[in-house]
Amino acid sequence: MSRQQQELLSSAALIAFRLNGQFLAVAEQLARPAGLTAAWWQVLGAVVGAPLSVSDIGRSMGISRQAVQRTADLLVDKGFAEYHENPAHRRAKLVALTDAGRATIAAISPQHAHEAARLVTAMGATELANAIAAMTKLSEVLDALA
Amino acid sequence: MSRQQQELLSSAALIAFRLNGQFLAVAEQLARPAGLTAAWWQVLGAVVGAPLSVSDIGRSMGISRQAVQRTADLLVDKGFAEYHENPAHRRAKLVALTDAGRATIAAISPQHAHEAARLVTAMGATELANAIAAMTKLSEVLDALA
DNA sequence: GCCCCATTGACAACAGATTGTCAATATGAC
DNA sequence: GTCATATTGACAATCTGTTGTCAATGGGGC
Repeated sequence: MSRQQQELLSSAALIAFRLNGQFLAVAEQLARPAGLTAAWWQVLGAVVGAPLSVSDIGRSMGISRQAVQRTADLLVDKGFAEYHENPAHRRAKLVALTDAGRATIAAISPQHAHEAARLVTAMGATELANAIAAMTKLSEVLDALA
Repeated sequence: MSRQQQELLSSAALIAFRLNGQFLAVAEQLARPAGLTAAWWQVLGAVVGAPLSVSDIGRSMGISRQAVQRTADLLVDKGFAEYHENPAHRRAKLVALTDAGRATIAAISPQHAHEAARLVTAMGATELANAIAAMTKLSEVLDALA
């Protein structure tokens, strides 16, 4: 019994690691022509809707604020983003897109749409949505266990 | 339409990244008391059944052979694994568990079983198995698209 | 108003993974 | 058998993420 449960946990972890690598590769391939890396795109994408602090971005993506901080500093350095004053917190400046950043995100969009269409065609929109729901549920359960 | 498809791809990628981090944290926590890291445990676990070459391990886990190589060298250095001659290929030595490696894997087993039981209890064996199946399907589709 | 505590940014050390390159070693076509 | 090709290990550079520590900031209990 516990042997089978161990296998479930191990299988889930291994397939999660593999999916991570695969999506990373897809993102890398989409972002590169625009001069971004996958990590840069991810952080820029997080502030498309509204500026967020570095810590907010980290929390929303489940990664450490330090990792986001380094990427954000690079993005500001490259001109894709800029820090805005945060009325709610003097230290926690807000990461906001520059026009260049917005244009870069927009430049990726066609290929992003194309790749998304390929995935949906190959897997089916419903099955893909179900997979995302299952993964989200799993993530929530793991969060509750931690 | 393509906007929604883009959202599907982005959501799938983001939740995959998050699951990666969560399972990594679980593995890290399980492996640490035994003196292993998550990556070491993963490589050791890959050769529990039979010795494999570094490249084989990389392929089976979907990561680069160089990453496995460094971990394998460390494992051999620490005494958890050893290189065996490979009759089929003089350069591609086989990574095999030492007794110490086998004992270490065994030492993690109780906690591994306990954590697995917690996950199964919280999510349900069927739903977990379904999630794994959905993720596996997604991974296969991504593989076919690449 | 003051102090304790959590959050935040800055900095540093380190782990894990990738890419690229080169030489050594199979493998297969001929 | 020979040669082109693919696989493999070794080495190096780089990227992304982690943890840990410290000081600055903000918020809540008193």
